[in-house]
Amino acid sequence: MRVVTDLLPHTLRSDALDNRERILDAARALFASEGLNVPMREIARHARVGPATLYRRFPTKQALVTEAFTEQMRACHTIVDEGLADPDPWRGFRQVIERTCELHAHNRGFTEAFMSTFPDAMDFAAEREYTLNAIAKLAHRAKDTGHLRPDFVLDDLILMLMANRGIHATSTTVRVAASRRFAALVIQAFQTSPTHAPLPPVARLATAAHA
Amino acid sequence: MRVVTDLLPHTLRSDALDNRERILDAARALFASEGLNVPMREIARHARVGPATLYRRFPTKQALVTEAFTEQMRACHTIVDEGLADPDPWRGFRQVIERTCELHAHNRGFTEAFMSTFPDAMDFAAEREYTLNAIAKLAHRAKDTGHLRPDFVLDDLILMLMANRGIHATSTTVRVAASRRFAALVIQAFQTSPTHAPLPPVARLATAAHA
DNA sequence: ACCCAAACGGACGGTGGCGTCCGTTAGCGT
DNA sequence: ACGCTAACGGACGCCACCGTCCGTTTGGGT
Repeated sequence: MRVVTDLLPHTLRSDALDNRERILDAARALFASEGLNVPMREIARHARVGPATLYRRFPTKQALVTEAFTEQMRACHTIVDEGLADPDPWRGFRQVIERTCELHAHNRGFTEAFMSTFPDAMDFAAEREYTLNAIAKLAHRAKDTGHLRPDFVLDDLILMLMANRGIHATSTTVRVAASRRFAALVIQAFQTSPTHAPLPPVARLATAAHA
Repeated sequence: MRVVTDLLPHTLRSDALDNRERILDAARALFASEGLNVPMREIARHARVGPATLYRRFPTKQALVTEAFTEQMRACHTIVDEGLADPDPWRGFRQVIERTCELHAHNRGFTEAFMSTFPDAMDFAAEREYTLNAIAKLAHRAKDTGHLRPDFVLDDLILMLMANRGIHATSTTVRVAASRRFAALVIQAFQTSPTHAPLPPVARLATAAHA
């Protein structure tokens, strides 16, 4: 029995390739502004493509989402890497928060994709893991400088990300502005303070981040 | 022409009244655990009632939601009143935040109903207004004590509420725990601090709180 | 220039939620 | 005990979205 991949050509015809790009563009635009719940057909329409073509290129919405957001995943990657590279860990930490919040505020759909394990078994799991590990390391260093409160845990960051996605607004600009202020407040909360009363116990969200 | 209300009997038959209660119970339970997006028929099924009966009592989902959440609205009311009554405004303010977060964490649907103007023209608008005004007054007093940061604005509280609703979790207990910790962090952020860097400009969310 | 497989998209059947109609049941006043 | 009518709920038609089939078009190799 021949395997399926044997039957599929490894190079797309020019028109097919063109359509693929248009589909991805449409998907990115719609995911960003409307979230992941846009109907597949809506994406197809925006891409000036029939439904069948869309399904031919991306058999499942998963596949489309994954492909559409690789760029943003890379951006996430870059953000934490740069934060990690900063000689001042506390400043790096703050910037990671600020830039991550902004990234998510710009992209409604990306947040959904990143936060939830999605339907299930999102392909971002590995990336997500890498990112969180990097942040954990950064947080450790930031604690050593005495700027990050000692009782901070990684789940607090997830908590913050979940909270950030709760910020809806009609226009992107408003949402981004709100997100920026939110990030500033969060940083304030994470900062070591002479008056920090003990925090309530952590809730283990790391794996329970369902949508 | 006789008005509709003339034709409707002002007293329900006993079985009708019974069904009405069962519908409300089912609605409250489902709204709390699943959010407002539960299908009407699902509510009907849980109430052991035909769809027609549900629609007869509550012609629109709006009506059902409004009726189902009057209790919680009263709770909200009580929370801010008690906060306002506290001789220590800052403690009152903190408790309003804590208790509000907890209330919302317990009730997925209530948050949606309260935050968004919903489809449009939710009947809670008036209550919402009252609540926000009360909190504004409380915040003013808390600032006077020097505990609440001077650059706090009411939109920050809305921001916090929106953020709180972003906290999803499979189980209620986890969500409540997370929400509690979140509230504590938020209070930390709102507290006057020797190190408070100026916050980014506010985003006017008050009216743009769409779902 | 020709051909054929890759690629296309309109059209189809299936599912699930919606709101309403109407024939049947049963509360309650006499 | 009876009858009238409020109240019931199964069943209907509607619409949106889903994923696939299949007859037609077209890129690109010979």
